[in-house]
Amino acid sequence: METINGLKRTHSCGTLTAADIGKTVTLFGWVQRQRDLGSLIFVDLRDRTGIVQLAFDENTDKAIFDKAFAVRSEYVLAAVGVVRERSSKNYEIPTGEIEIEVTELRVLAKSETPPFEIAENSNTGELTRLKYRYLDLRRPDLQKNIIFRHKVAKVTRDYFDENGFIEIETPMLIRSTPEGARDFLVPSRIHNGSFYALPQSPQLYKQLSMVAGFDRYMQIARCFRDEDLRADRQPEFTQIDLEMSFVEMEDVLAIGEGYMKRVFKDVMGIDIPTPLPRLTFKEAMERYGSDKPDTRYGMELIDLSEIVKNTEFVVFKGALENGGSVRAIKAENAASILTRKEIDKLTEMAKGSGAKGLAFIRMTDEGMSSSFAKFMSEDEMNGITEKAALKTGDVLLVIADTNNSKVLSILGALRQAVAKKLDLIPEGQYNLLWITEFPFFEYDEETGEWLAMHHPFTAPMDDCLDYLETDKAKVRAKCYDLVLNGIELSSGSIRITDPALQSRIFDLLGLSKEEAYEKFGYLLDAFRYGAPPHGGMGIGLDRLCMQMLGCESLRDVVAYPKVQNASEPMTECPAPVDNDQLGDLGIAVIRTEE
RNA sequence: GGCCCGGUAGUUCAGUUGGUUAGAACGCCAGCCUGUCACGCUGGAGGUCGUCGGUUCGAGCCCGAUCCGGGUCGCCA
Repeated sequence: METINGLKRTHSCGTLTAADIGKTVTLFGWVQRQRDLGSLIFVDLRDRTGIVQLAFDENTDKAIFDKAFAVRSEYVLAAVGVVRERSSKNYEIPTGEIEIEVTELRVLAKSETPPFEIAENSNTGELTRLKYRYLDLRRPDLQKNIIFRHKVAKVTRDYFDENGFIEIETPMLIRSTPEGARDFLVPSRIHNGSFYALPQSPQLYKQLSMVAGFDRYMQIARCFRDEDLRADRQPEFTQIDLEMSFVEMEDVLAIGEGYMKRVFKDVMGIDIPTPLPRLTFKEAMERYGSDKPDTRYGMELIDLSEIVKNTEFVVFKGALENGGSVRAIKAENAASILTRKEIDKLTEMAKGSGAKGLAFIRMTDEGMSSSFAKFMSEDEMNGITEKAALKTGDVLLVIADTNNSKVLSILGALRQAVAKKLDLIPEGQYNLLWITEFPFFEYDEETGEWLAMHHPFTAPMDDCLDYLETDKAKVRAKCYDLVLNGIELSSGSIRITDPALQSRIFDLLGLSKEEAYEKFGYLLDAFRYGAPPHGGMGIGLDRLCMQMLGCESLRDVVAYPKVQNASEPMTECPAPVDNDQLGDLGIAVIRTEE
């Protein structure tokens, strides 16, 4: 191996063009491939800007030629040489018109044969790639994603800076608030038996920063939640966190929209029309069966309750008599794809989401076939056909349940599954929308209690204040989500700053004064000293990048992600620690027997 | 924790009804080759068929358990 001593890079591999012909250049990079033609050797040298060809001729310089002969994939090279025109050009690649006639070659590092080829569009299994993530990250597609993410972060800081926001770092070691998601705990050495928690979000600190008078705060903040993973959920993730004083909901939405417009324009050159569309939570649920609807395709929910209200069909009848509903989605021209077998699969899926069953109508060339027509009157079937405007080739999927919100959410899930199956989702389209007027409370069927749907500092809407105590189901919150292509990108709210209202809310949530003080005393104290009206939001940076790039998984935009069991294959964490370390912390681990 | 899918060479995969020595491509190693760029040609090495157990004369294939990965439901105020 040789040293870099005395060499300075003059150019990057991928940026050289015919305009550089005749220049002497010094390049560093990795060997993509070596092609040995006998007395002629070509080496493709790669850095993060691209690839350039190095040329070696046995008859020009035997010593350098021999060195190039021994070069293997992923060796790290320094090459000094002259840019020259190729005698046979390759117009497939940006640097294909030129090559480097190498006059000095140094092997800065050798490489073992990598476990997979460093190439774009690798189809190597993800686990292998994650185990060697440093090699995976060498691949151009991942490099592109990580650099893209850097650009998003850069634009983010620029935008909020230009709009008067101050970036403040809030602590990573904070007090645990055992509500909502599970906290990651960090044991204290100095206070044995006591624990810090890693923040699920900087929520309380950013509100305190408003009390402190910073007026507009933002932070690209790492957040932690000890819950099970999904393709769009990692235990640690990055949030573009912001909070604004002296504002109402409209002001926060305006800043959020402005940000979206800016980031899409600056990073991708895409114009997002503003103002963004808005749906209330209720509308979103009734039309799409989801509070994060993908509006890139239609297939909106159809309410059949009115049409079948007098039916004798026990399933529909039972649902309607007990306060539920009968609703459907229509898959147009899908009869050939949604066969009985496919519908069986969808039925299983629906059952997985809590459905009791799935009724259907298929309009085939041979006429109508339906799982429930025999229980219905002709009028009722005609009514359904008319209401849903069923044509030949259409398939209607019907869900009935005594629980109306269950009907909606099951159909929402079906709508997505069917759209995917029928390939209805357009690529390269970015549908952003706000969901507003979320319910303030959520009814827990198991305990029969009303719980806060959001954190307890979320303000109720002004027109709901009169029936906070009397009609909880009707209370809506000053709460807003930003949805992009069916993914919840962002969530925010206007906060409660009136101490009287705050204690009223704690009462309603069954939090005694003592409990509330025990948990959030510092915030309540702070609010006694002049809290400006404020509100904010947190935008998922990982999810934003994932959507913008059209990736299937967060793992494609996170440099060092965790896998489904929340471990990291490369470093094999989490891992046990030795007893000395535990002793310092005053911790004993209980090992459960098999 | 539930459900679905997957695990065979370094990588991606094939492997018939359970039947001889488990194959291919790429990669790797060696040789030849002066314009390649997925170079070409010739030859070679490389396998605990995830693991354990069972059925069988015989298991990559069948059965059970288990581990690992992916997706999803629960969960994610």
